[in-house]
Amino acid sequence: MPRQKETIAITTPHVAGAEDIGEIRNIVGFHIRLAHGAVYRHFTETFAHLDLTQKQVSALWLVADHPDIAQIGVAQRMRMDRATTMAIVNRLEAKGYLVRRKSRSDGRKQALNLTDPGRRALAAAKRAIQQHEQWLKSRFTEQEVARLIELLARIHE
Amino acid sequence: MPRQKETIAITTPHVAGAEDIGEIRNIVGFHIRLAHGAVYRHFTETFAHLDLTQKQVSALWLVADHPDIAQIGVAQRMRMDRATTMAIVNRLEAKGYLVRRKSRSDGRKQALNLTDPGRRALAAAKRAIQQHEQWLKSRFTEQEVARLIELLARIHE
DNA sequence: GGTCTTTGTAAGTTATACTAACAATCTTAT
DNA sequence: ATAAGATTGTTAGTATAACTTACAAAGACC
Repeated sequence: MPRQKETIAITTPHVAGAEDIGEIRNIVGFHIRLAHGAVYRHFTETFAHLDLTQKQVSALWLVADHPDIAQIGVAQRMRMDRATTMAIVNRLEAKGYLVRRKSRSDGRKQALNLTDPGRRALAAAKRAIQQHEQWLKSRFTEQEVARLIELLARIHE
Repeated sequence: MPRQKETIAITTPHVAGAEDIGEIRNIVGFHIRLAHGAVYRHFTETFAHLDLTQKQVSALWLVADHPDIAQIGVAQRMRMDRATTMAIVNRLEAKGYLVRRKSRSDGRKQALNLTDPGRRALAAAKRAIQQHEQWLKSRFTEQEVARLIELLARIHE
C-alpha cells in the first residue's frame, strides 16, 4: 500500500493542458480509468492514517456482512480470483483483523470472521468512507448519484 | 442535508447505529472499482494478442496526438506522477514503439514521438478498442453513454 | 471405488503507483 | 549577473494487485 504522510494533496493536480487529450476523450473506458484513478487517490489520502486499502476495506466489510463467508465467496463478490483474494485475506489476517478457521459444513473452505480489532478497524474505516463518499458525491445531486450507480452496475453485473 | 436515506434504503440487519452508512453496495466508490475491474479485464482479453495494456495504449495515443510531448505532459493528461510515466514510456521504448530525444526548447525535457512500428501498433490498438468499446457501450443507449461520460468526467476533471 | 470439480495454497511474473533522492536545466528575485 | 528556487527526468526501492501454473485436500457424482 502506498503509505504516506499527510503532506500534499494529489500528486498530479489538474493543471492547464490536462484537458487537451484529443480524440481519446470519446472513449468510455478512458473516462472510467481516469475516474477510478481519481477515486483511488482520494481514497488513499483519506485512509492514510488507517493503513487500509480499498480492497482491504471491501473485504473486511464483506466478512462483517457475511460471517463465516469462504474466501471464494469474497472473491466472487469482489470479482477477484482466488489467488488475489488470498493475498488480501493474508494481509488482513497479518494485521489481526480477521481469522480463518475450517468450515464445518465444507472441509475445503475456510470460514472467515472478524476479530474485535477488525470490527473496530471497520468502524473507523466506515467513518472515513463517509468522508470519502461525501467528497465523491459532492459534485452530484442525489438523483445523479443513483443514476451513476445504476449505469456502473450495468457494467459490472 | 434533508431527506437522503430513501436512496440508501436497504436495511442492514445486524447493526443500526448512527455511524452505519448502509450496505457496501450503496457506496459509489465500490461500483466504480467493480466497473473499472470489469472493463480492465475485458480490455486485457481483447488486447491479449497485441501485448499492450490500457496505460500503454493511452500513452501511445497521447504521443500520437501530441508530437514532441514531454513525459510530464503525458503524466498530467493521464493523471500519473513522473515515476509511473517513466515506467510506461520505458516499456513502450523497449518495444520500439516510441523514441525519446532531447527537446530543443527545454533541455530538461524529452520530446516523445512514435516510430513507424509504434504507429502501426496504435492503429491495430484502435481497431481493438473499437471492439472493446462496442462491448462496453452495448448495454447503453447513445444518450446514456453521453450521460455516463459526463458524470465520470465530473469525477476526474 | 474412481473420476471430476471445487477450494485453498504457494510460487513466480507483470503492471502500476508511490516515495525519496539526485543531476541537469530553466526561472525568478535580488 | 548571480544566487536561490522550481521543474524535469532519472534511478532505486516499496507496496498492492492481478494473473498463471501447480498441487493437495475435500466434496460431488457415476
